Amino acid sequence: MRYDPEIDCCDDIVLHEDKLKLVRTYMPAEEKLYDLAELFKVFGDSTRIRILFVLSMTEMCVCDLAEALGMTASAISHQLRILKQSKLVKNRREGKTVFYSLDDDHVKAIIDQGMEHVEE
Amino acid sequence: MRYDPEIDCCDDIVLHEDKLKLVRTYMPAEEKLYDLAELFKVFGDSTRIRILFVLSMTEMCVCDLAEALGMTASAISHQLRILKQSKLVKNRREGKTVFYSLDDDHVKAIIDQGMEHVEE
DNA sequence: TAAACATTTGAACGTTTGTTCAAACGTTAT
DNA sequence: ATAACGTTTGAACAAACGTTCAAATGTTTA
Repeated sequence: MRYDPEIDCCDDIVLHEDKLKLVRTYMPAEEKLYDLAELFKVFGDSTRIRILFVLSMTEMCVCDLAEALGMTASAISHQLRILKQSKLVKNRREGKTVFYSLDDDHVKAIIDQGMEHVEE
Repeated sequence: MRYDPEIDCCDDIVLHEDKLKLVRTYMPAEEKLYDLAELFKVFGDSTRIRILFVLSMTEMCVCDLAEALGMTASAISHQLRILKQSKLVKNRREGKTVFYSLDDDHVKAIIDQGMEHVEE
């Protein structure tokens, strides 16, 4: 009988088959897990995390964010665009100045959850 | 008087100074925010998220994980190493086989928190 | 001891990512 | 209209990343 990795993976067919069936049954849609990874990817950069943390305290304009984080306004603006596309921040214009703030409370909740794990 | 971006950022000195002071006072240590970003970075890849999701249902060996996710055992093993370094998974050996599982309940809590945001 | 299997490892490769720089845009004041 | 300021944008570049492939390691069975 020919070796077929689709069926005979890990030698012992019977033992592991139930686990694979469990996973195939309850695994969320591929696309949903992709979106989830994309969300975490946005949090996975220290510039963006710092921006989000600042905005969890107060709304702030690009220039002050740059000042607070010791970076150029351009670099901050690029990251704010990513955060906005991901619906993590929103903005409002007041004259020349654009103020950014967190889009909703969920954002801080995600940060706090991660912080709990880091602070152990 | 010379222009000094350290002081005169955003023109209106008085208006924004209080916000910068607030941030400087309550901002967590640089290193802590870096660690937080590193944590989220690990969740920010769809292969790793899928591995974590599988392991949230049942412990599983490398070969079955590869089968379940349609990837090579090598690719899975590389990602498991990253997950282990980040203390998100642990493993135990049983003969030739190595079984991986989530390191603690915190991991699933972080995933669930993110999932809530995605499922809106 | 040799063969078979599960897993790990390291180098290589193409891809993605974050910052920089220069230029453009939008708004306000002169 | 022009100048000044805050912000945005696009191209370019180096650094970081994920998968592949081949080879090595560890374990069990013949």
